[in-house]
Amino acid sequence: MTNNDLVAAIEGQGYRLTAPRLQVLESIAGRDSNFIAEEVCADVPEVGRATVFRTLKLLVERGLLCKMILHDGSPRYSFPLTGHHHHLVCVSCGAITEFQESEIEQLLSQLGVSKAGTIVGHRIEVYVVCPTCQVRYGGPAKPELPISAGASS
Amino acid sequence: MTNNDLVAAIEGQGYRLTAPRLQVLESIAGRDSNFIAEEVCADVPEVGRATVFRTLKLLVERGLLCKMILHDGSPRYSFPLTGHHHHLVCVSCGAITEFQESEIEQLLSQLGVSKAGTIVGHRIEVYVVCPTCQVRYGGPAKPELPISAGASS
DNA sequence: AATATTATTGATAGTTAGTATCAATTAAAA
DNA sequence: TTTTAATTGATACTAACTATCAATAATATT
Repeated sequence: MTNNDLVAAIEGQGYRLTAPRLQVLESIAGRDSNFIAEEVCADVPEVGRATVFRTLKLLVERGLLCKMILHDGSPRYSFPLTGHHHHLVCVSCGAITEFQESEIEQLLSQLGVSKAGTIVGHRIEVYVVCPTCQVRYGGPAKPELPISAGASS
Repeated sequence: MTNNDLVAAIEGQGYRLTAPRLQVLESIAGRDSNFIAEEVCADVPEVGRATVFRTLKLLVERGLLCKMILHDGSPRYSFPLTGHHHHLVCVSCGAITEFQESEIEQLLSQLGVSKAGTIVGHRIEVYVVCPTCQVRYGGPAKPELPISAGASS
């Protein structure tokens, strides 16, 4: 994700390309995926905290940035490489991989039609131990508790 | 979910069935799904805040309670009606429906095998406008922004 | 260009949903 | 009845924001 892409997403949409916004864009452009808002705040201390959060939110709404939720519930920002997608997040090292599964989308659409009303969004995150971490710890991961066991989403 | 079920989940697992825990269990038993921890804290003020959170966490880990994440990121607790399942949450009234889609699980398993390592968990939430709310607002919902547009999970 | 309008900012304080610490207190085991 | 181990709760702290609102800056209108 280049700075230009980010700038383009804000310009000409009724939004103003202000100096503080530019500073936030410059701070996040070229960043690795998996960053947190706090890092951006620290990187541009001259920009108000609220503005940093507001700008990140704006980018998420515009589809220029995505906000994932890790297994412990904490948020991470990443740049979408592809269009609509979901995330595979390594619970050990945090590495993020994207995936797309049109079949899943189709299944969900059917679900909406059949009983639940109109689907307005969804969230799918898959938590993994990535190949690198498997090697590091010698063999497949065995979490103490089955993370999606019994119930829960 | 009855109190007895909750008690059974704690007893005989190496956990102690203490008075504070029982108070929390009594407070949540019979509650509607979609409650928040703060409500439980308010309901049993004589139990320490930390203990309330610890007990809820314990129940979630034991599969007796599930913790969902609404579209705005805020958490809600609900009782699982079935085994492993996912949630349909109405973004208008908060009503929760469960669904099970073994096909989705299968697709995710394949994904893990193919490239991402070992899947240790996943989170799937589907946000809808339920039939009741559709009627209330006259016609199918049209969110201002497509909630899962372009990118993001 | 001058003025009016509207968007944006940032300092501050507040909120939500927790977690860390740790001495005091149980409950269960020996 | 000790001993051991689990649990508690008061307190303080953290993370990730959001609300408020006067001041400022950008854009539109005349």
